[in-house]
Amino acid sequence: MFALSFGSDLNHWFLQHQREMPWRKTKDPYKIWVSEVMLQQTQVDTVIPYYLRFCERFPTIEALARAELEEVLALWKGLGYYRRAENLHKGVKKIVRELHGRFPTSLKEIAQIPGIGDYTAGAILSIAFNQPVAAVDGNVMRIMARQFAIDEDIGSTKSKRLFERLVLEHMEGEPSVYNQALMELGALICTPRSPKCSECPVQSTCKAYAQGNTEAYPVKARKEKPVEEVYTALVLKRGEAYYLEKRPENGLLANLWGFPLLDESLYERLCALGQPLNPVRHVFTHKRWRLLPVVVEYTGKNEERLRAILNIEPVKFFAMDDIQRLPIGTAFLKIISQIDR
DNA sequence: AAAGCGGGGAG
DNA sequence: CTCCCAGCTTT
Repeated sequence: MFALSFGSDLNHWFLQHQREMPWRKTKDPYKIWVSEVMLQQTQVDTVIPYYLRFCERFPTIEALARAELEEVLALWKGLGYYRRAENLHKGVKKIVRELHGRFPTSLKEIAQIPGIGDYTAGAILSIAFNQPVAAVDGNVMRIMARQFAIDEDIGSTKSKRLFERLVLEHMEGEPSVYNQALMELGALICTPRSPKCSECPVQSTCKAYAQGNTEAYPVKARKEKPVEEVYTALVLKRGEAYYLEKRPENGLLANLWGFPLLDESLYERLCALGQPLNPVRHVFTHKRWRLLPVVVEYTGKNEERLRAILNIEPVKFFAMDDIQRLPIGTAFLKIISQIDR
C-alpha cells in the first residue's frame, strides 16, 4: 500500500483497527447524541455500561422526553457533569415540541440544542449524517498539534479555530470514518504519554515525530491546584431513615440529593450530639472536598439542640431502599456506604 | 477569555 | 501524586 496522504492513511488504519463500541452499531442520531454527550470528558470504558442502560430505558427521543428529570439523573448517577443529563433532557423535549421529534440535520439548528457545542454538533453531523464538518476534541487537538508542531495553547479559542481548519483541510473519504479515525488514533496510538509512534499510520507526516519531541505537544496552560473545602456533613437519622435535601438548581452537583453540608466549625458541637463517621475525601476538577460526617439521632433532646445550632427544618427522611433510587453524587455515596451495612 | 462543572483511569 | 478524558455554559 502506497502512502497517499494523512487523511487516507488514517482512514485505512481505522477501518482495520477500530474497536467495537455499542454506538458504532447504529446511525440513529439520537443514540449517537447520547453517546457523544456521555463521552464528553469521560472515557469510553466508563461510558459503555451507562450508555447501554440509558438506551434500554430511553430508546427514543420521545421516551426520554416523557421522563422526569429525576429519573434521568438517577441513571446518570456516578457519571458526573450532571448538567449534561439535564441539557440532554431539555434537548429532546425541545425537539419533540419544536421539530415534531425529528433530529435536525443542519448545523444551525443543532447548535440551538442545549448541551450541544461545536464538538458534539460536528460529531453528530459527521457520524450520523456523514456531513463534512470538523469535530475537534482533545484527541484531535493532540494529533494535529503533533502532526503540525502547533505551539499554540490548545485551551485558547484561537487554536480551536486553527484545529478545525486543519481537520477540514486534511479530510478525505467518508467524514464519518475520518472523524472517528482521528478520535480512535488519539485513544489508541497518539496518546498523551508514550505515544506508539512505531505503529502510527501517519508517522511519516508527523512534524513532532520528525523533531523527536512528540510529548512536547500539545501545549497546554498550567492549571491551578484545586483548593480544599472542609464541611461538616450532617447525617440526620430518624429510626432507620435518613434526612436528605435536594441541592440547588445551580452550582456543584446541581439538582442532586445529599446530606446538609455545614460549616466546619460546627463539627465539635455536632459530635457532642452524635457519632462521627470516617472523614470522606472527594476530588472535583477545580476543588477538593473533605467531609466530616456526624450521625445524629433526630429525637427528643437532640431536636431542640439542633434547632439551636441550625436553621433547617428536616422534612424528608428516606429509607435506605429509597436512597438507592435517588440521584446522589459520589461524595455522598461514600458517606452512605459507611452507614448502609 | 476565564471560570465552573464530576468522576474515574493511567502511570 | 499528576495528568487526562469523544466539552459545554455562563460570565
